[in-house]
Amino acid sequence: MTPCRLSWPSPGDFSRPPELNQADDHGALQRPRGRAALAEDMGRAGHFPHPQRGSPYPSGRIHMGHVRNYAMGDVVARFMRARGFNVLHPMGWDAFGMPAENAAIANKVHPRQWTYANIEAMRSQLKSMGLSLDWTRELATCDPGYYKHQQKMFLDFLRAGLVERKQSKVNWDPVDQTVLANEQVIDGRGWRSGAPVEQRELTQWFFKITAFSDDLLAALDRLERWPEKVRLMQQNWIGRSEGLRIRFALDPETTPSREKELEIFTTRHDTLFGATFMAISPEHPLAAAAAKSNPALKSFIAETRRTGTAEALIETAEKLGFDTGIRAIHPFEPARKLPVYVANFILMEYGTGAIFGCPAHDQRDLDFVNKYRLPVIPVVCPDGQDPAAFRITDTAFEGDGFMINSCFLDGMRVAEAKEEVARRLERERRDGRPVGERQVQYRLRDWGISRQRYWGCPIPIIHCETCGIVPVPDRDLPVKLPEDVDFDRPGNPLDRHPTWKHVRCPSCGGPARRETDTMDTFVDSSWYFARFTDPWIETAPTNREVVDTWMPVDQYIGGIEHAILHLLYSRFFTRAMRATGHIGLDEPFAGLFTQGMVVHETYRTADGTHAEPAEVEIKVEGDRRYAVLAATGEPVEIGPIEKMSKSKRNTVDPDDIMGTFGADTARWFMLSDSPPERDVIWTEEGVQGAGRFAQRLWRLVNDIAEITAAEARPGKDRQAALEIRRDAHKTLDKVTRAIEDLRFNTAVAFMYSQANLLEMAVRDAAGRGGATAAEQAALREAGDMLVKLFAPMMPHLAEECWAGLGHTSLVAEEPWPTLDKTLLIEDTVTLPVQVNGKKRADVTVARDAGQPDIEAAVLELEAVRRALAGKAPKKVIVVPQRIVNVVA
RNA sequence: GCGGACGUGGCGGAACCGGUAGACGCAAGGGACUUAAAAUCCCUUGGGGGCAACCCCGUGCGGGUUCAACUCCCGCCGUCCGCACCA
Repeated sequence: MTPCRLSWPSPGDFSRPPELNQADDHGALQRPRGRAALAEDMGRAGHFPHPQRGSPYPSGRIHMGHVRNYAMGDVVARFMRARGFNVLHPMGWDAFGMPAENAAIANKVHPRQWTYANIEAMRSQLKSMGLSLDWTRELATCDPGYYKHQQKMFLDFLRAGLVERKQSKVNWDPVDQTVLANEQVIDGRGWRSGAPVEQRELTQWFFKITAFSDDLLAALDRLERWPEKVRLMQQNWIGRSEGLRIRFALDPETTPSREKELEIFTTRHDTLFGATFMAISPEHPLAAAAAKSNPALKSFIAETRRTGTAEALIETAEKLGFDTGIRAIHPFEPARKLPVYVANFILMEYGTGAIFGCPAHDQRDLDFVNKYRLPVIPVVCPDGQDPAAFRITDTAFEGDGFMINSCFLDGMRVAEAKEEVARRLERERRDGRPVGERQVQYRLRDWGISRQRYWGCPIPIIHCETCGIVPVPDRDLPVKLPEDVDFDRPGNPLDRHPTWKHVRCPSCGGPARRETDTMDTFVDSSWYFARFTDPWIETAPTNREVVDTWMPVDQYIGGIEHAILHLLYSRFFTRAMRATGHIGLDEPFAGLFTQGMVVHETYRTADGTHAEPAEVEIKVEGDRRYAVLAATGEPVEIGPIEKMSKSKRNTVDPDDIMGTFGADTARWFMLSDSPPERDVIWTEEGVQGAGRFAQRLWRLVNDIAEITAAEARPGKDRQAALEIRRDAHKTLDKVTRAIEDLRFNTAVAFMYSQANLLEMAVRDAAGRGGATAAEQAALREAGDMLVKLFAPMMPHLAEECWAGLGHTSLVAEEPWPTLDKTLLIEDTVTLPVQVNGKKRADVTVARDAGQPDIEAAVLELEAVRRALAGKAPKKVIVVPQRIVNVVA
């Protein structure tokens, strides 16, 4: 492909910049390499930057969040390429999911049609950004050519024991007769029907992510290029805790039929003597047994199912309990009988679904106890407190201390008491088993992947009445989604399809039916990075030689909202792929960066509706800033700055922005204003400023081209030329390090400064009647360098500038400039001088001046003498190359 | 509720490992150019005091450590994100 170059304006006309971004397929800007390059790629050092939305959901239009994400990824890609790395920079589509089905229901459009139309639209939008992507690797997860491999891996995982079926809860809409996602449950009701949601148990497919709990946790320490906060969030999510399982005997007189004991899990066995009640989950078998003869309890349990399945809702709901009448016997004090409650905040998924409650040392237990008027026994006394006077009323004491009211534990520290309780209960046996057993418990639950929806990857399983669960043979993959489906009725179209699910059993040939659940779309996005390394191979999910060469992804860039689920699932999936021979490593992402969102002001009209930024005109009068509707002049209230969203109507359309300002300006602004990990506020003024700077660069480059092409002014003074070179190399050094650390906003600031300096240098030389030969050489070097520095961020403008400086190559293919370190070293150094920690003066000394020389020079300073008022300083602290502090 | 972050001028932010707080940009004000406007260029711009030199205060709030704190420690307040079927 030949580079498409835009015309340089006629000589002398430098008032207008070139029309930017007309050429979408700048040859070297977008880098298709294709399958033929696979062998070549493997022989070279690889760098694999990957936008986390490297497979965005094809919603129809890109939004500014995409622009920011891809701009960052592209800077890294271009920067690394310039530094000699072979870069894999792919793009694809995470194309399954609910919005396609919603569109199908709302607009009678087939999900496939809707999705592919969106992909077309978004691809062309992305291309106008000038991203250096390898489009030959493009993939869509809804393509049978992709999900075929996913089905294969599902079966491999099944054979490896990493898949299982078990019961789990879903949100059930009793009117629509359908399963709802958490986001479809609003205030406990189905979003479409408005009917109160119920929890329902379904048998579903799970990936056994808990098989890797320990490793997923331990390996976090080795992910050195991940943000600490993400590692911490994952650590807490996995939630390893060491505790004790304790079997409480139940008082037979209070207990239904065969139930003899209640097993609980605790991490606070030191507080066992402080236990005043037991609590079990509404789904606990004991709760069900007790409810059989207790209608009130039965309806209480039914009521708890109304909350839906979202943990945030369960946890924030009012804490409710119901006394079952059952009494548990305290393991150390058989005379003490503890009431067993069913409580709506005990999760069956964690531990044994049962706890003992120690209100004095757990806030939630205390709140519960205060509500149901149960006793509180403090058993841990804070250090320095008088145990006799220590009372707990509204605030539980959760810290360390010494044991009280605890029989043989009294006086011990918390840790000692835990150990003693564990030791005693381990020794004590009942029915041939120890009463207490130490256990490592994880909060992490297995990954339920079943979805009762059409637009997802079919789970390749056949249910046979005689053979049971039969995997679809590899030769029959992919199990394709049927095309002829209707969305007229709620529920899963696969389930009610007239023919699709009826098949012969591959094992016995008898009548059987297909699994109608499809996979969670998180599965699709848990391995696309691996597929990108060889998306052409048809016989296997990955080409081992290729995938092991490229992986892991060097730099993954995405939003913090993915900190846990997507990233943890991908880490699991990679391990599972390794266990089944599809990849040779555990960790998919060596470097992770979490970017902030793009936010914007909101505008509210008098009638309470939101107005779009494009409809609003901002006016400024002195200090007062206000908004009106552009069409009518009607005043508009400027609301809070919020994440761009359709509902708040505070979005700006990347197409509009790029059409008005050009892609380079949009990219530059996205990178310039805020640190990349923080939210960036989209403002019209900000993007205009970025546009002005693009124009300034253009003029500057033209001025440099002009002054260096003119005849050199005779002269021997090399100082000016040296200064130009020093500034250029200092900037190179700073920008390089900033981009290495992904501090794009500071890289931008350094380039602004350098442009200021270069403009001044050009003007100074012009004022002297032209540049000397030495200055011309220095300006040429500095000009080339500046263009190379901003090229990763504004690729189109950079190509034009590069050509304008007389080069015939493409700057996108040029190496990064080489730093001359000798230019960074100055002969003298200026140190700030403080008196008692406050800056009073500067002192300039030789770079290698010794401490006594610096001290002497500092004490001579007028400001220092004034501050000391004739007295001798107490101390003079000299931090070499940094600062001097005089302590008066 | 649990977990995680963030808080610096009028605004976005900078400050490497505890060492000059406010780089750079935006906005605003003043000036130059222009018949005029736009564009461009120059100057000013944290608050207070002073003719000036210069001084005092200042990084959400309250304490602490240090020669020195935006940075470290303790306690608050506020905002945002995640919570397993949104992607």
